[in-house]
Amino acid sequence: MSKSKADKFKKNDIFVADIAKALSHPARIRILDILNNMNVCMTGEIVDLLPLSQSTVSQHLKELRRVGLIQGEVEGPKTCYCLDNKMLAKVKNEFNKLFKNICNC
Amino acid sequence: MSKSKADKFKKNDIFVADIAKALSHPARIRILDILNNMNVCMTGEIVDLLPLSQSTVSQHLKELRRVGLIQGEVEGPKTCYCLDNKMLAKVKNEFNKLFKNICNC
DNA sequence: ATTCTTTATCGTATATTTACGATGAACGAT
DNA sequence: ATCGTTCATCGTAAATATACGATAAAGAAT
Repeated sequence: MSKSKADKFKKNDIFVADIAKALSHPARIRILDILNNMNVCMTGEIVDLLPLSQSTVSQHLKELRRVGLIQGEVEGPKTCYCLDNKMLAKVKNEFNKLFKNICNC
Repeated sequence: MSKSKADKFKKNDIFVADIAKALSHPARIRILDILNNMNVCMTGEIVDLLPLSQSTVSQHLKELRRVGLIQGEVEGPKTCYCLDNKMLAKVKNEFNKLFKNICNC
């Protein structure tokens, strides 16, 4: 037998899976797209563009923040969100590697 | 107001999110990597390489099959799995587009 | 024919995700 | 100081995901 069952998963696999989890809801894909188009956005603007309640959208924003794909900055009573390009570059690179490895085409 | 809350999400966003969901567990990332390295694989071989029970691995394989990333072919009492390169090409392309759009780097 | 091997599925328990309304904290405006 | 706005968080319900052992089906081997 090649490996013990007790082995944990590889750190990089866990990272990729975690990012994928953050991308695993259409609302969050949409939010990334919105932030890309608008450059920066208040929470309320994003809420207006999504078919979800304010609290639900806030949760989705939290998930994207958790993995570092977006940043939120408090501006008075509002919060201003934007993409984190450094993290996006890293993620882009990881997914490129994944598909480059896996897909021979 | 720009859009009705009743709007559904875009078909493409749903597709990308669904693929991301399939990629959102390290075991499934690992399985894709294993299939890439071994070219084809019986279920049992994959089970031996993962720190999970046979039934759990079978579930993960089912999820990857659900979205079409892998194919399973019954060979007698065994099942032979391999990557679906056509689907991988499509997915690779979609994720490339996503990050190309989003990430200006 | 019976037994062994392989693997999907069932049953089930637990954890996580998703959704919403209500609340509270922070700030601006009056 | 009070009121309105904005948004994160809390509480909670329902759905989905994850994990395992047990079982069943399908074939191979004896």
